[in-house]
Amino acid sequence: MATGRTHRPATRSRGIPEATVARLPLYLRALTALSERSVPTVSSEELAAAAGVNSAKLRKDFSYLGSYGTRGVGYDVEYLVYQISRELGLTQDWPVVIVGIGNLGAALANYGGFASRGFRVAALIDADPGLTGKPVAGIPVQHTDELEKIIKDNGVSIGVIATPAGAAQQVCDRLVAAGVTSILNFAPTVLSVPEGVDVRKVDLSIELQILAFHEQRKSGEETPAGDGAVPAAVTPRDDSADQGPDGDVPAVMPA
Amino acid sequence: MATGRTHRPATRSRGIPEATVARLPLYLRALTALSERSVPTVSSEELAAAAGVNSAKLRKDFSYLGSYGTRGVGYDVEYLVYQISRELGLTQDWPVVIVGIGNLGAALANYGGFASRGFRVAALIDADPGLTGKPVAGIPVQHTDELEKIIKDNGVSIGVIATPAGAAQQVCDRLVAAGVTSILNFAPTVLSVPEGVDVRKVDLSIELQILAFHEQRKSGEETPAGDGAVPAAVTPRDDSADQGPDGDVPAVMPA
DNA sequence: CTTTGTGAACTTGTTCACAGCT
DNA sequence: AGCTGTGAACAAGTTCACAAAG
Repeated sequence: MATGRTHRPATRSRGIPEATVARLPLYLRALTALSERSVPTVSSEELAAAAGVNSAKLRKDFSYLGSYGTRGVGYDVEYLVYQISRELGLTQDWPVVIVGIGNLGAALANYGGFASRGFRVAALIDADPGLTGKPVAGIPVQHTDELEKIIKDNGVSIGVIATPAGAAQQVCDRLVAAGVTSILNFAPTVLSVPEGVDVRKVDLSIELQILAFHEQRKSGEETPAGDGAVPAAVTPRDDSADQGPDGDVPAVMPA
Repeated sequence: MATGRTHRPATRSRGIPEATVARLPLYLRALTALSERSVPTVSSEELAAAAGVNSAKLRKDFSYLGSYGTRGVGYDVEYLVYQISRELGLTQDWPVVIVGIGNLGAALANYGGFASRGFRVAALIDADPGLTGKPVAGIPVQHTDELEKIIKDNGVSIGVIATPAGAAQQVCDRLVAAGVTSILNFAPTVLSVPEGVDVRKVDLSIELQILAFHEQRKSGEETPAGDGAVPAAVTPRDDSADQGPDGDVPAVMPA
């Protein structure tokens, strides 16, 4: 169904690369820390170290924003904080709703980094009537029935989904229908959304699996089944006394 | 201390591309769902749709694992589940410790995706003596003093940090000193680790800021108002694409 | 026929290294 | 002198398009 080509809504305007956009918040955090210590200027080398990237990359990233540094000196901290904030759209207020107030939803509601960066928790929503009215992080939980009204009344355009996987798509559909155009999804599901709606996902189990992959590799170099010959030696190791989730072993491979 | 820089794990053993590794868990999830429905085979087109990627990319990804498909037919679901699991190292048991049992830590402890994929929560650790002994997700919280002993007794190599930002580096140092070599960091801090230790971070506020950036841009570009009919084109799209070598992904933080 | 597997073209991202400003 | 800003070289990732296999 990939009828449409890479119809990236993208950025043809000033075209800041996606990889750069993803690092701006990192720089912003480092700069904010410097700002709080009243450091007036910082060099690309110092700031890069604080943000955990290399200085050439940082300078290249900043070059997409404009020439905000001073040669021989460095960058003005306050000025750069402002420029990056503006670029990220953090100088305006973003009302956000969190749907699904379990442990994770509660953790998100309590997250301090929210308010401090232009994001405001406009409402907490959960399908459990038992939760309705109970305050979490000082905000009373509202019932899912109110979802559409809440979105519209507050002009919410960003929604956070922290529901179980089974409810995620349905919640997503309702959020989108009500006007939400950016979604942060914590449920382990691939969401389908209409064109124009942005979805980012945060998936704990995927992160762990990636770590496991690298961890496995640390314990010994292995030649991954070469090509050509059929790796009859699939050698299923049964060290795992643990029974897998779906626990099943391999079906034999085809021809 | 004197920890070296945090440069790339650099274990680029000329193997599977990092971008591919990051997608394997996604394929695995889709395949598991098919497996539960007893679907015997699947084409790259179908599986790609379920995983939210395009089929050429999926085939290329699988080609790094070997030739596990059958032309004209597709892939054997069970066989592929096994191969990917093995590649990711999920056929073995990974004991994990979670440090910092606030709302987020509790959410992680309760998260089903952990246990269901070869990951076993070996211990919950928190610095608050008031929490010690209290069960969370059926597991009694242990005090930070026991950290080193817990790591060693359980042979833990993966640690999850869900503490406040201020405590993260210290906890990280202790985990590493005790033998942990992979860390999933939820605290909004850049961690310094010695060479050979892998860190992935999940940062909620960074994800929100990236969404805000794109959201801000949407006001400018106007979608050519549909003609009459509602755009039924519910195209699944994927965008989150930021897999840095050091793992720069998203982000979340506790209270 | 159908669908995989893959070289080759293309796009995006990173690093180098140095010209040019202060 | 010191440090930014950036073209050019390099590397990684994605998509195309088609030959080969069943």
